[in-house]
Amino acid sequence: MEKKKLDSIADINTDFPQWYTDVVVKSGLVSYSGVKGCMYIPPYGTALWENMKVNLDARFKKLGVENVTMPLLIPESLFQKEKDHIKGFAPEVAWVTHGGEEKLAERLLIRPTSEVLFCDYFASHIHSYRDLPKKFNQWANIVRWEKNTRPFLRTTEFFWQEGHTLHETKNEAMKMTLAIHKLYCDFAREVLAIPMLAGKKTESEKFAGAVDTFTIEAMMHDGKALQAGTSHFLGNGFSKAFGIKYQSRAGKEQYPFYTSWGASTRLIGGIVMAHGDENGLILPPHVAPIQVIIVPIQTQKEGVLKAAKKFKKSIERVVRTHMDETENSPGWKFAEWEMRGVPIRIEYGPRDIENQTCVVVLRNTREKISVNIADLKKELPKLLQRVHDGMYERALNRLNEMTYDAKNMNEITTLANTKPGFIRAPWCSAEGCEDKLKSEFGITSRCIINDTNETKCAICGEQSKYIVVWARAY
RNA sequence: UGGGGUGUAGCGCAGUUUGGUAGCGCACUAGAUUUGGGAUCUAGGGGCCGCAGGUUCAAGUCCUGUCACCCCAACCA
Repeated sequence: MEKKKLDSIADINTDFPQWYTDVVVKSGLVSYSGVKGCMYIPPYGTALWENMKVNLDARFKKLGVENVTMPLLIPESLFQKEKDHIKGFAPEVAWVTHGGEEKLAERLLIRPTSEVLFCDYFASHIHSYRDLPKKFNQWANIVRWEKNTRPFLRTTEFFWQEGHTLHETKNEAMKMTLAIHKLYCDFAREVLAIPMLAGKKTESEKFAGAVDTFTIEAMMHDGKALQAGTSHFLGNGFSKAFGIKYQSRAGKEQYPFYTSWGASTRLIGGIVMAHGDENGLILPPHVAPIQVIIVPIQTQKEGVLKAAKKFKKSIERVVRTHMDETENSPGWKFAEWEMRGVPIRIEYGPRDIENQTCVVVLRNTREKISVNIADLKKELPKLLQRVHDGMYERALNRLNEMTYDAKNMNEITTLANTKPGFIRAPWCSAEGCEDKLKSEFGITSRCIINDTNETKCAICGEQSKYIVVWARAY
């Protein structure tokens, strides 16, 4: 029986990339479309994203953010205005050159991100300090022409939210940038059960056009890093480039300070790779489309379905639940819903009718618990939280156990060659040192977590400036 | 952009070496027996063999071209 399970999805420990592809497709999170890097996202995947959206959106709104909708197409001339920005994105934009049969006078690009659109809008709508701060966000799809794609992790078209805010002072803008950075961290921990490594990007890794980029990085099952959300402090460069000016309290003409920040459907890939096991997905209870799957047993027996429907109705108010009434065997259903990552399963059959109980099985530990039907409504939310906590703990233990310290090149070499995971090491801030690790081991700086000048750069031996976490990344 | 691989039923594949009626498993449909860890039997339905040329009496199979997708590197959320 164990063998059969392994037939349907690749072994997580010997072929992780294949396991990932198997699981995201077979669980119904995604389906390949005819265009490379573009995904069909079926109901299960869409429901998961919707649950994530609702939660994130509420958190943004608490910070005073308003949702807006911006166009899909950007005129080339508008895109050209900010030099660093265009340089960063030019290689991966998709161009619209024709309208019907007619060639356009000016090419249009499909947004790879919307800074320039927000700037263009702000330029004609911001006049006074009274118009600030402006805190906008949009839920949108964008296109980046990637060479190599994988569902959710790197796709040509992807879905995300992008926040764009304007502030009077540098200080206030930086506060916003950091508030969002913390928000992403909290969301990952409280909702996705993923512990994050949080910090600042180095010069070479930051967003095109940004002064500072703050990131959250998650450790995947294989020890590789996944950048899961970024918050950028953009200074007032964009304001100047796009002519966003306002009259200050003192009556002077000023350029506001800008932040932008985004988190995407890549988070779904992160959930899959942070929590999954040999049986498939394990979805975080707070966002799982189905939190409790009910598997009735011996459905032909008098009363089983009827009684199951009755208690289903009573728990529907507290959990997202579904009963699998298909004609598949119970064993098939157990395996199927486990593969799809449902956090809790309820088994219910003739045996349970007599005792007024049911068997509750936790997805992450496979622990089986007998629960009185009358207590279900009270117990399920607690058990869901227990699953969440267990998932977080497992991920945190991995993050801690697979993060290593290195003081010099010898130690880095040994770790990079033998230990998957993160390497924490002092760095002098020279780009050459980053390049060296990248070309020799394929590892990049994920983020700066601390300042330090009391030690030596682990790569070149010069005076160190920062403690940096290094890793292979998705 | 380099390196490797694959296109045959909804999915996974065999068949291609040596040209000769289009196959298997899963899924699907109908019926029966089943049901606490991926049930069994019987009977069915489903194909422009990625696409375009060519060779041949005859092409899934040989030749030429082309397109697409997957994996691994380099770029990115």
